[in-house]
Order: sequence, then C-alpha cells, then structure tokens
Amino acid sequence: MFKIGEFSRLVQVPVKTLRYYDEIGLFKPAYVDETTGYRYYKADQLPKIHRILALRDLGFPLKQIAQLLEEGISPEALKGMLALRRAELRSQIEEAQRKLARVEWRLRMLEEGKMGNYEVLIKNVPGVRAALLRRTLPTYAHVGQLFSQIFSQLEKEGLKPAGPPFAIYHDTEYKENDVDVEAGVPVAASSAYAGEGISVREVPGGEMACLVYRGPYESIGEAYAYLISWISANGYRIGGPSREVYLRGPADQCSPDEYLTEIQFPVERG
Amino acid sequence: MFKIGEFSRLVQVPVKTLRYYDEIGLFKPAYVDETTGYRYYKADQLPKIHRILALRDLGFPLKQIAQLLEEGISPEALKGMLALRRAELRSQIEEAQRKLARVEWRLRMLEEGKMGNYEVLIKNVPGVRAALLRRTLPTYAHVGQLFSQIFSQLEKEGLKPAGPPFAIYHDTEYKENDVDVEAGVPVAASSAYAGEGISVREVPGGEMACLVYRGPYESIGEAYAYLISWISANGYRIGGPSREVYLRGPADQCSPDEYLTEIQFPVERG
DNA sequence: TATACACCCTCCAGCGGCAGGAGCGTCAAG
DNA sequence: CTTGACGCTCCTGCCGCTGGAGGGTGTATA
Repeated sequence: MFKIGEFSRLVQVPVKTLRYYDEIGLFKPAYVDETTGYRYYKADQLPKIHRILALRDLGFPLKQIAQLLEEGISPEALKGMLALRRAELRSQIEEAQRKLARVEWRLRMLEEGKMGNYEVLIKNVPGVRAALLRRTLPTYAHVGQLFSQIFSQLEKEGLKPAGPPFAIYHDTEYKENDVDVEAGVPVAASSAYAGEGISVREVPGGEMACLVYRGPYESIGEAYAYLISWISANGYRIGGPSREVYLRGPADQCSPDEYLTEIQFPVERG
Repeated sequence: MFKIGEFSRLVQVPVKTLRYYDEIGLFKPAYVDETTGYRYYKADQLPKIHRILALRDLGFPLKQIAQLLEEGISPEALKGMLALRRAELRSQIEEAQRKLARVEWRLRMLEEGKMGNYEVLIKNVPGVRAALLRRTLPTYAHVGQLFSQIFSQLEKEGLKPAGPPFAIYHDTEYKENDVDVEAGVPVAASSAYAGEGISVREVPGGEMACLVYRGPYESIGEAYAYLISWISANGYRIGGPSREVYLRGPADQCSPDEYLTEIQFPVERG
C-alpha cells in the first residue's frame, strides 16, 4: 500500500494527475481511508496505470483509454482505434510539415530582406452561382467593360449581385495582349438567367492559395510573383486558372492606392 | 460596410470567431451600431484579418499575433518568433513520428497475433542514492542473497530503504551463468555509508524504456524479448545496462504469479 | 509533549480557441 | 404586417491538467 506521493514517484506521474484520474473514474486507488480521505494504491495496480500511460502516450484521449480498459474490448475494435489513431497522426505530421515549410519560407524571405507585405492563406473556397461573361480582350484594362455589361444586364432582369465581382484568367501563360478573361458576378442560388452571351452557372470552389493585394492594378504583378513563389516554395502545384476577386475597386470611388483585390490560385498538394 | 455574416463569408471565418476576436481585442469591427450592437466591417480590414489568419495558420497563439500586429514589431523580434515556432514545429513532428511508430508497431503485433499483454513506456527516471553490491553470480537465482546482505547491513546501520530494491545487469550479452549483477537499495539522499563491499552512491537516471512484468522470474525472458523488440522497432538504441525494479517479490509473501517487476533499459534516440 | 515540517485532503479558477445553445432584438422582402 | 434570416449578449462546455487557498494528518525531532 503506497500513499499517493510514493505511488506518484514510482510511476512518474504527478499527484494531481492521479487525483484527477480518480475523479474521472479512470484509475481509482485500491483503498481510500474514509475518515482522512487519504488514497492508498497497491503494487498490483502498476500494470494498469502503466497501460494507461502507454496509451496516453500514443495520444489517445482519456475517455477512449477508459473504454479500452473497462470493457474488455475486442481485438477488432482495438485495431480500428489504432488504425484511426494512425491516420490522425499521419495527417498531424503532414499538417505540421506544411506549417514548417511556411515558417521556413518566411524566415528565408526575412533574411533576404524581401519582405513583401503580403499574407498567403490556403482557403477552401465554396462554389458560387454567378452570371459570367467570357471574352478575349486586347488588354487587362478592358475587364471593367465586361462588368459593365453584366451589371447592366442584371439590372434589366431585376437581379442583384450577391457578392463582390471576380474574374477568372484562363490563359496558362502570361500575356499582355489578347487576354482570355471570364468576368463573373455572384447571384442568388435560385437565379437561372441566361442571354446576351452571359451565362449563369455554378463556379466550382476548391482549395485555393489566396492573397489580398492593396493598390493599383498596374502593380499587381508583384503580388502575383509573391503568391506564385509561395505556392511552389510550400509544396503545392497550381491546379487551374487563377481568379481575382474585386473587394474594392473603381466602382467604390476611392483612389487606386486603396483598391483591394484578392488573388486566388487553385492548388493541389504536390 | 459588411454585416458580420457577409464578412464572415468573405474571409471564410465563422461568425463566432469574429465575435471572439472582437471580444479579446484582436480584431475589432470598423463600426459598431450603438443602439443595435450590430458589428460592421469594412473592406480595408481584409488585409489585417488575412494577416491574422495566415499567422494563426502557422500555429501562433492569438496573443502573439496581437503583439505582432499592434506594436509594429521589429524584424529581429519577428525573426526570433519565427525561429522559435520552427523549433516547436520540428519537435512536434518528431513527437508525432515517434507516436506513429509506436502505433504502427502495435498494429503489426495485433495482426501477427503476438499480443503480449505488456505496455512499454519511455520514462525519464531520476537518479537515486542507493546502497549497492556488485558480484558475479553463478545464476540469476542468487540475486536474492545480495539483497539479504544489503538489507542486513542497512539494518545494522539503522538505515531504512527509501524505495523498492533493484538490480543492474552489467552483462552485454545474454548469459545463463556467471552473471554480473549489481543489487541496489535506495536510501535517503543524505546517507553516506560504505563498507563490507557495499558502496553508497548516486545511481544515474535518464531516459528509459520501461515495462512492468507480472509473473514468476522464470518467464521474465518473454517480457525482455518484447521490450527489446519494441526498442529497436521504435527507433531507439539500448544505451546501457538494463535494470529490474522489484515492485513486489518474494519478500512480500505472495505467489510468484503475482510478482511485479519493472524492467528498464536506458535508451537513446537512434 | 510541543513543534516543526512534509504530506494529504477538497474546492475553485484558469488555460486556448472557440462551439453550442438559450432567449431575445433587428432587418429586408413579400 | 408578418415571416424568416440574421444579429445580439450571456452562459456553459471541451481537454487534461496546473496552481493556489485553506485546512487536516502523520512522523521526527527538540
């Protein structure tokens, strides 16, 4: 019979933890003195606590450990839990490795003094229903006209935009002229309008590397460069045409220095 | 000006989280209606929340993020935080990989049906002051006599054991005969007795792979086999002579089936 | 026998980053 | 004018402990 402190030294577990395990019913002392409340443990409880610690070390939550021990669980079920745990651990490792890559990349940037003021984020962007118009335009500057067309058509139909306008750039290589652009304006999920070259359909979502750029459109190339270098440096591959979401633009009557544009690249883990 | 829900959709952050960030002062809405309490956000807050999310994604705690943003932190300090984070992430990955190895090993054991009822645990065993007696004995069965000697000497000196007796096995290969054993009994840290071949010194602690075995000493080999295979299967190396701690033994007047012995192997990460 | 002093007890608060829910007010569309 | 989506505040809970307050117990020494 050991008092809690002795037992704690034996198994290398803090006294508080033993009391906690008693409280939650995971591991109770062999005997509790009724008058003093002192907990007493026996040597033959060592294998059990040892088991508990081993399972805890594997990362199992205490509740599951309790189940594993109390009900004489079947090998099948045990196998299932272990397999689950394995999957969890694997994805944890992957997660941490991706974070590590990002941190290291930022450190390199800092050392090279190339501190852009950008933040890249991987988001799972949902699909949206939108009114779309695709054209090949002489320059990027003409994109605005597509939006004018879409907006005037929407107005005619009495539809309202359901989110900020965006553009999809279908060119796979960089082009200054003859740009293949699709302009889009989100609409309510129920709308089904089509006509005048404008189609209404679901724009697919997915995993995107996103960056919010603030400033005039002429200097947006810098942000693109940053984002693309980020993507490859962090072990992703570009998986489709990029998009720009116009969070604040010419329509909002503010100076070009205050335009806000979110650049999105669909990515795949590579 | 976006209401909280719209903004939440824009940045892909739950409403609850935005409210929470407001509450803790990390990210406040641009404007709050005094009568209704409604929060309103502006488009030019997007870069900031984007930054916050990016940093959160790297695993920084919100408090640190707040510091990073509110005080225009120096690049030096930022570098320090990133380096710290990198170290944390690396050790996290290592940790998870070690857990994964253990889980996979258990799965293999299960599949091969070799389910020993043992649990292995890596503990950081503290050093102990102990009275020690080292001898080369004809067989393992003679170890008990060493303890008798130590105990009788301790009694003469009026010293009491300060923990369960243990033995250190100095042979590097398995031997049935002429075993080089050191028997030890922990004593209070202040004791300095020596004589009769018994020395009192600090037994070093360290990282040990531990297993509690229940049963007679004749069958303990099985547990050894299990423990040693565990050690190499989980990427450790044996780093010194093994020990046995006699948690319950012949002195406790119980049947050999109820003896409890903790086997400890010092290990290094290999 | 008195007094240290170590050890034990219970109960409560707090960590981080939200999530869930109760109970109620507000806003825009039909 | 109603309806239903959306907003608000406030409270509790999660996990696995840790720390502390405030008090009782057990053993060794002066």
